[in-house]
Amino acid sequence: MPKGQETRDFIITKAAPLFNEKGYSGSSIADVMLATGLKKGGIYNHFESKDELAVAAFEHNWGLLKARYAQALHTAGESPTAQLFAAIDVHVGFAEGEPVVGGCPLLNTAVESDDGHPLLRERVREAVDFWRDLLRNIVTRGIAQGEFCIADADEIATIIISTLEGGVMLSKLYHSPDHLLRAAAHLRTFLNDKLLL
Amino acid sequence: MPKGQETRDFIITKAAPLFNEKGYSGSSIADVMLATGLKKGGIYNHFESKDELAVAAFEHNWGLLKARYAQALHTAGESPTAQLFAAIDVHVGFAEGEPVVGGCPLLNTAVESDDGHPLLRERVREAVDFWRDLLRNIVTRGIAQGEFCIADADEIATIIISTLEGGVMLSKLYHSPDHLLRAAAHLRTFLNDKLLL
Amino acid sequence: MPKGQETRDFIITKAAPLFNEKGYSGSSIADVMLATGLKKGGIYNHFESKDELAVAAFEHNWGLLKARYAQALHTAGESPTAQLFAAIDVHVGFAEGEPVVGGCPLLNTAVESDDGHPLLRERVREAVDFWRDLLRNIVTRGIAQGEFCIADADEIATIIISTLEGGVMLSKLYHSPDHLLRAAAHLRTFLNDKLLL
Amino acid sequence: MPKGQETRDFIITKAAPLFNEKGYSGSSIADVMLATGLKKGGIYNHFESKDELAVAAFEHNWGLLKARYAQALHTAGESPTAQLFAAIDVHVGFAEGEPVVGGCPLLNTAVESDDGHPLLRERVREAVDFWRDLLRNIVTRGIAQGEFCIADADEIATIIISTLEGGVMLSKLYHSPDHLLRAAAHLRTFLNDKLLL
DNA sequence: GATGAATGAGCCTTCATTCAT
DNA sequence: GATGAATGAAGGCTCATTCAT
Repeated sequence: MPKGQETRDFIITKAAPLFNEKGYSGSSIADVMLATGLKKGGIYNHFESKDELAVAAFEHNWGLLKARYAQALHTAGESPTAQLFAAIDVHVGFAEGEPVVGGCPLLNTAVESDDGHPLLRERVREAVDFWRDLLRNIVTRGIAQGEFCIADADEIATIIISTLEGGVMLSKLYHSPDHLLRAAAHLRTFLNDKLLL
Repeated sequence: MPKGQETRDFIITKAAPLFNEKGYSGSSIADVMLATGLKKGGIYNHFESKDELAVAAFEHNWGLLKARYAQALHTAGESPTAQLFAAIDVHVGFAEGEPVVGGCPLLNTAVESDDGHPLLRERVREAVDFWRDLLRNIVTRGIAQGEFCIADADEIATIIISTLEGGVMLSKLYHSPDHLLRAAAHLRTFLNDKLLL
Repeated sequence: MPKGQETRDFIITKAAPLFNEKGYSGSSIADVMLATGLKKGGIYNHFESKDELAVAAFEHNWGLLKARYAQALHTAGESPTAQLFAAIDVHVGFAEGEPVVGGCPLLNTAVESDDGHPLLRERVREAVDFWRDLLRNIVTRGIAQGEFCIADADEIATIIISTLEGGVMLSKLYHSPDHLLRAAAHLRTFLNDKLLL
Repeated sequence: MPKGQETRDFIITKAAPLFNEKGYSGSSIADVMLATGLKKGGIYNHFESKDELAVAAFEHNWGLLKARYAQALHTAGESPTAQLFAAIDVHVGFAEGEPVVGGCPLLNTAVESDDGHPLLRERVREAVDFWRDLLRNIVTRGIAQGEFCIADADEIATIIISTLEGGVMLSKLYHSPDHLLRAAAHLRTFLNDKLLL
């Protein structure tokens, strides 16, 4: 791997949690300089603009989350039930700063970008689309395999995502994992009652 | 008669949706100047700092939401069941920019402030505390009056708030009320199944 | 005395030490508001501009100093020797914040105004002219009355003023009366040796 | 080669007389922009704050003065008497804008900073300490070498500094070197009479 | 005579960005 | 590929001043 790519990745690695914690408007290139030890020119060598860096940082954070999902699904094995529960557990990590400090990048970036940053908003949308697809597919497969009863997979995805993200918001606000844990527990009960056969 | 108070209120009225849409860091005093037609000094005559204005704007938005809750509860009458459903319906309005454009100020402000703006965060916390109290009280009263079965009122509040706020996030992200409507529908079913006798 | 004049005097009384301590550029109308409890309009009712107020404040401080001189000379009686020594003693008071906090207004205002505030500079010059006159007159009278030997009265005045003002500067800088006391002692010895018969 | 250092020095060179003439409060970054031809950012690339620039400017002015002292002492040779008289002569230059326009930076900065700018005040104090040391050392050496009679060296330093600085104030106020020249002449006579054997 | 409200210019400082080296 | 130096615009805030009430 060429040196340039390495530096670029290094910058992203440092900028990603920063943007996740302080937001796009709240983070400055000076913050990134501090976090990386690089000078302005060094950063602009790898990114054309703060926007490009912000997008890359978001993609990095989202990549970390996606990796957790992949790993969770893999560990869960073939069972849609196990997979669905594993997927929920991944999100609970945000209460402990995992896999990235500052809470869920989807929530953070969605809330900041939905009224004025189309570029970032588009990326968040793609990420949430991916997440919804992932959940929908598990549900659809669960139904097909006779593990789940008939249900609207998209609706289930909405419910899971809504409940988890709202739970993240509360847990971050109160600096306590309790709310997120309750939200996850609620989801498990809900799925047990309404989806599992 | 107090012209000063009128101007102060006028500024707040204009700044409140602005801050709700663009966030604290994303909004500048220049934006407020544009929105109000006042000059910098005219604004600083009424607010000591951007912080003070931001807090006032948040309180204004939260006041609008609180008023909706009061009205909804009043319209719902005495029944805890009716009140709980009415409370949920209030939040659905955010999908249509009601009672303030830019989505739920609690969600927006919580997400922006939880990693670095203690002043605002404190205010959001107080507001969410109020909301949780309101929901808890309805649940507690429902149990006492024999309308609800035994349940952890605080847990119910967490579930309702999480689901709604996550739904607002999704609906804002997709510019569509669907997700929020689904989240609300889910809550109604959940409450019917698990809380109502 | 009309109410207006009273208020004007009150403002001056409060502004005078403020300007003496913080200087013309370093003091703001807001400072004067704070010191007086009046609002902007209340101050501008009595002074057309900050300049006018600054001049009035300087004149007030200078008036306090002049009064000390008058009193000292009066107490000293007719003897030019006693008068000269009394005049020196007056200035020593500045080490203790007397008759105005912030040091000698002549020194302060001269140093700030000599490179850019002609209005104030003119006033300081008049004040120092007065002081020089006072000293010269004592010397001249002392010579005429045979108490002093022949000397250049203007030169004597320059030496006294220079030494005292430099002493004030040092004592203010070191927050200690020592330097000013030494300067005054030096002047007394000098006069005893060189002027007194 | 270090362009940055050059620019920094250039800024200081231009800002130093400006601050000496108009004072810290009386000088603005805009003034420095005008004096240097640089833009705001260009200045802030080299100084973290106006304070830092002000301190640098003071140190520059003080450096010029110190250099004059060094040169004067060197030219004067070994004799304490010659050195003492040379040191006095250095200060007389301020009447002609030498080595820096705007008068003595020690006097100017002391008078402005003693009631509210601790950072600058500290620097002035160090500078005056240096000057006092220099004078004290000459006196002490003069006594040791039998050129001077027994005397309190610190007292002599106070008298010399007070008289010169007061003289500078008067000469600046009257835009005439006369007062400072008289003050210096007085010092020479005083030293001849009281110190020299 | 005093206030409160408004202004326009200015304050110090930071912003994202560019580019010669 | 990284730096250091520069910029123009914008940041939040304070200034002295005016004037209707």
